[in-house]
Amino acid sequence: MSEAFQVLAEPARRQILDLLRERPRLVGELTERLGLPQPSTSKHLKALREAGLVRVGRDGTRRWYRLCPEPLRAIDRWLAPYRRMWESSFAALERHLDSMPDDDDDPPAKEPT
Amino acid sequence: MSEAFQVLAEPARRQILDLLRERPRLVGELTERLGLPQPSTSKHLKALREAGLVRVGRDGTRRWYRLCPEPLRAIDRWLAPYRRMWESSFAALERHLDSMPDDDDDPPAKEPT
DNA sequence: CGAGTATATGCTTGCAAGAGAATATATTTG
DNA sequence: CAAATATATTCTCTTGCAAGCATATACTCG
Repeated sequence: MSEAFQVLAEPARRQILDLLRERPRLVGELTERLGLPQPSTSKHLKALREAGLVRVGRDGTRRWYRLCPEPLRAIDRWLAPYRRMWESSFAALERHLDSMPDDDDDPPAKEPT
Repeated sequence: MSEAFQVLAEPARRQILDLLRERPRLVGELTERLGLPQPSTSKHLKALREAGLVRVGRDGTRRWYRLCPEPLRAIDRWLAPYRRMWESSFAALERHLDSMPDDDDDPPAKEPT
C-alpha cells in the first residue's frame, strides 16, 4: 500500500485519477486538461500504472487510460477503522479534546492543496 | 492533502497511527513496539505532527502522543467518489473489464506490505 | 548540584524522485 | 518511403527524505 500512498502524494496524479473517474481518456486529453508538458503527463501515468491505479489500452497510435480502483480500495480498507472515530458518538468528545491547548511544537501548516 | 499522503507512504508511520488508534502512547512505548531506534521514532512522530496527524501532551519528562484523525478525514472525503465504483452494481462489470487482457507495459508488482 | 531517564535534534551518506529539455518509438496517412 | 501525429523514454540536475549514529535538551529525583 505504501506505493499507492506515495503515488497519490502528487497532486497532478490525483487530478489524473479525478479525470479518469469520469471516463477513459487519451494522454493528449489529460495533458491539455492538466496544463502540463506531455512528457510529464506520460511520466505520471507510468507511476500510476506501476501502482496499478490505471490501465492502458492501445488504439492505433493513441492510448486510452482508464481508472483501476483496486489500490484505492486497499487504502479505503486501511482507513475503515479510523472512520468510526469521526462517525461515532465520541465525535463531540474528540472535538472537545482537540480544542484543548496542548504543547505543539509544530502547528499544522495551512496547506493550499 | 499531499502532505498527508506523503507521510502515510511510510509503513512505520501507519503502524504508529494504528497503535495510537487504540489509545495515546509514550514515545518509548512506540519505540519498543516498532522495534526501531528511538531517534527514528521521534523523527517519524515529527513528520506526523507536522502533517497534523498526531498531537502531543507533556507529562513531566514524558510525552503522550495521541491520534488526530482530521487529515485522514480529508483523505476519506477525497476517496468518497471512488468508493461508489466498487460499491455500485457496476462492480461485476468492472471485474469483467479488469479481467480482460490489455497491453500493460508495467504489470503491477506484488507488494509485500 | 549531579545523575539518570525520556525525548529530540544534528550530521552524513545514499538513494529515490521531480522538473525540464531533447529525443526516441510507433502508427497512420499520402 | 516520407511526413505527421501520439506517446514514451532518456539525461541531467537538483531536491527530499530515511537510516544510523552521536549528541543535545529537558525534566525528575536524591
